[in-house]
Amino acid sequence: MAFQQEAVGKLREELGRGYNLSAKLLALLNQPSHLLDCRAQEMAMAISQELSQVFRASLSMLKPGDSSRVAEGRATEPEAALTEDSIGQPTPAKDKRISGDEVTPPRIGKEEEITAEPYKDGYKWKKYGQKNIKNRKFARLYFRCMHSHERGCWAKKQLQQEDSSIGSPPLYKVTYLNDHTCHQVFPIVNITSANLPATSTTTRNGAQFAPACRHLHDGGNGELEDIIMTSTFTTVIGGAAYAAPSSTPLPSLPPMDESPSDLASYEAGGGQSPSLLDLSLGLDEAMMDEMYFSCGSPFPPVEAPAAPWSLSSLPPLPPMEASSVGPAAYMPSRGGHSMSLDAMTMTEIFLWSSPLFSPR
DNA sequence: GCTATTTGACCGTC
DNA sequence: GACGGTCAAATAGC
Repeated sequence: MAFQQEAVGKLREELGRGYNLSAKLLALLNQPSHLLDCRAQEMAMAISQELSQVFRASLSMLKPGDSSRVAEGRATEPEAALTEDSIGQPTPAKDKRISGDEVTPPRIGKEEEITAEPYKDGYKWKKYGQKNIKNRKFARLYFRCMHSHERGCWAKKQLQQEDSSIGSPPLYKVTYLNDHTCHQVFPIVNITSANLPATSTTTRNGAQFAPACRHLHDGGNGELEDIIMTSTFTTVIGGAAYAAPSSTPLPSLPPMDESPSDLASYEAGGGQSPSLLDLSLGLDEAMMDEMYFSCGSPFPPVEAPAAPWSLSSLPPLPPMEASSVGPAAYMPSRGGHSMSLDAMTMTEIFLWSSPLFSPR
């Protein structure tokens, strides 16, 4: 029990970091468009990238069976290692054959699946080896991410055709090692209700997605899981349960400049619970209670300063204590230069600015 | 000529 | 020493 509390504490810490970053990003994006020069855009991208790392690290902490990583503190994903409080810390180098500045990250995030289409996972892979395995009819193929060198992405994949799959269709056991760290900046795309499709699909993670997202994924970018990740954590941070049942079409998102009342009506229309956290993370009841207590509304709304401004001039953020203010207090209020950070705002921000949705 | 793939050799682990 | 994973030179394809 104390272990779980510690785990939740670590998760809160990570989410709090994301909260602070979101405030900076929000302030940046709140500038008049003519003030958004290249430097500001680069800054926004940098913040956005770090936010994506926060979310990934947080998600990895929430993966069932990975509680040990939670207890150890920040997830040990390579991309999570490049955070401000980890700079300067030694990076484990296990592979002695790699010399110079290159190091090998710890083996993490091993994931297996059986599929008939092992090459359609949304990423570009480069084959670097093939090996005949004892007692196997088919050779095992070894792939690494196409961007392993230029972007230092350590994602790998092993492909093993099942012995029992002789004939049609052949089945392959795909083993993924390490997470992709090769996300890059994506051209700004405003995803609105107009291009959200009416039906959903299921990923290998079991989460529900819409085809409009899937086409991005199948296009070789792997954004699909990023989108659901973003949705999940905007839900957590915003304190609103923004998730539709698997059989329910995705509702329309209100436009950026529309009244926030649309969100309330949307939620009243059945889009509330169970949240994605409930559906996909498999946390036990006590953990979920703790999560909702901690994350349901732990963060007061973020107020962006009026432009012009600089990151260093941002006002200090309020303390991250559990607030008695309910989710209703996080409804959007977008008048003038001040607006609240709510789930919808976060979703909109990340849908068009996050490097999570970038081609590789 | 450039890039991607193949494949034998090498290395670490058990 | 067997085995699995990786490297890197050779080869193929464009």
